[in-house]
Amino acid sequence: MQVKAGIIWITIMPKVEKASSKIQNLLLAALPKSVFDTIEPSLKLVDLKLDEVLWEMDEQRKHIYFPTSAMICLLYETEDGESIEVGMTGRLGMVGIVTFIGDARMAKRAVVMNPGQAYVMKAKDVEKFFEEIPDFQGICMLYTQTLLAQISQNVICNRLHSIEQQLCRLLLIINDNLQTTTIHMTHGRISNILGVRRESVSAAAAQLQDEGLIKYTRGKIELLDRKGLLVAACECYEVVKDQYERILGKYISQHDS
Amino acid sequence: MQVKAGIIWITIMPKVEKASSKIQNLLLAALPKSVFDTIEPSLKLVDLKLDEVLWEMDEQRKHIYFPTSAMICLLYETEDGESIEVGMTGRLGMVGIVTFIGDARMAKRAVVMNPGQAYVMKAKDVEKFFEEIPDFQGICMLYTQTLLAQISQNVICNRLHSIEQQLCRLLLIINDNLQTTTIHMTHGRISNILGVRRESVSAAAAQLQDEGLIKYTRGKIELLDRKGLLVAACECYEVVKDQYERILGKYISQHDS
DNA sequence: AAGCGTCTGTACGCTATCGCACTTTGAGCG
DNA sequence: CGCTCAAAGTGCGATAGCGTACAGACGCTT
Repeated sequence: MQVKAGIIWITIMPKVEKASSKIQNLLLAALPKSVFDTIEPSLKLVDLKLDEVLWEMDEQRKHIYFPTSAMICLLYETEDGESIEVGMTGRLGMVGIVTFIGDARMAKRAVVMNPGQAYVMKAKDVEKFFEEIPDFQGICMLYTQTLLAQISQNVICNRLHSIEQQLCRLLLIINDNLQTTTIHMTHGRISNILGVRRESVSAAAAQLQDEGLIKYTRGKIELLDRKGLLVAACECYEVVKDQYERILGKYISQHDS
Repeated sequence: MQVKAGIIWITIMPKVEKASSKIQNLLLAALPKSVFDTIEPSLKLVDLKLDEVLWEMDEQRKHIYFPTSAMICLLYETEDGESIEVGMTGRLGMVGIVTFIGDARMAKRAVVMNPGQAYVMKAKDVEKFFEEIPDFQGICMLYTQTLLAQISQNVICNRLHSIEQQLCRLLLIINDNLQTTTIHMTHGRISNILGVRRESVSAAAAQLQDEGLIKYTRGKIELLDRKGLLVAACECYEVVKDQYERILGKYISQHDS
């Protein structure tokens, strides 16, 4: 059975045999096994270090990344050096969509916010598979839509929600991508992501700790009460998650997500 | 000569004969005349009224729009009814990219913020041309990249810049799309777009009027000093504009832009 | 065990923006 | 010509977040 995704007919369905669930990146795992086997030789698992820059602003993209255990942050910068996260992704997504949707350059940087591993694919291979394998193209395009939804929601979130709400949301997103309740990240680092002062993050974190939702020491945050965090977070978390699941959920087996 | 745009080879170049410059939508005008002639029968010029909703949230898209004199605002809404613009477009762009990049649904509304005309194309035709005409696909994808840049910049802008700066930016964008220095819009309407109080917009507008940059009466804003507005606006305006011109500029004749 | 650098806590004044309430103004219409 | 209602002006207290400065605490290194 074929499913319509935009103009792209893709044949991936929940019942179809999937790429091994050992493939920790959900987009890759969502590909039918035969497709994954085809692209597999072009994938290389690499280690990404904290603060490693996958690309600088306006640089021509040479690779796309499918994180497995790493998390990557898309940062926009202002003229006076402030930078803010506009989107982030880990095992639920991919990095480098402008490689196939546009001219492969964009005014932002992709920075590793949590060290780990990712599958890398060369831009040349991306182009080839994109043309030849509709399933691959389909998953990439659907992910693009979820990214668009994520960034759009960030516009609202930055305008309307408190730092505490945004912090909760951030922790939940990281939790989803890393699948661990221990997050190694300092308040200062978080403040760079949210685009606020370090002290504001400390204050919000202290509040959450008082409420028993998290516990933290120097650069290490322990999530104690996920449900409580969901309540304390703004709706943005759920909105983006729901969109993701509506768009990509049917291609991703339940036990993986 | 062919130009590489992402993975898509498109043959549109500045010297190639363009669709008539009477086509007031720049994306359509950027298409080679032969391509425009092909899709022209599928385009219908319609009037769009103020506050007309092109689609509601999560509704399946039936059409895409290429505005000529209308301006359309992409609105995200919160649970408690607040709505904020995440992107906007007029003769420089198109509305409805999710029709071809995803499953044609998205959690936002497209609302006419300035009455006028637009070319409409049925989703079915969009799909057909998207598959059959690489030039059409290319322009659509490149515009998608500029939209992504615009929305991303809005994330920063909402976090870092003052209401006055954002107001200037908004006026400049509208000016670009409408090609008139008279903007029919009340403070209240602007406040809904920026996601702030009406009083805050009034205060910022009064400030700009004192500085001699604009002049306004009930629901009518006159731009007096475009250069002054550029200085008073945040960098976001120029950043997005530069991206647009870098990505799409070479397909659009100078005298049109 | 001491030292040092990084991370976190605290404090204080400042500003932008909010929320609300109320007034004034002006354009269009009968 | 005056009425009416929406648009814009004004005022004021509340508050979230900023900028800055400094102090304390933890953990790694030597």
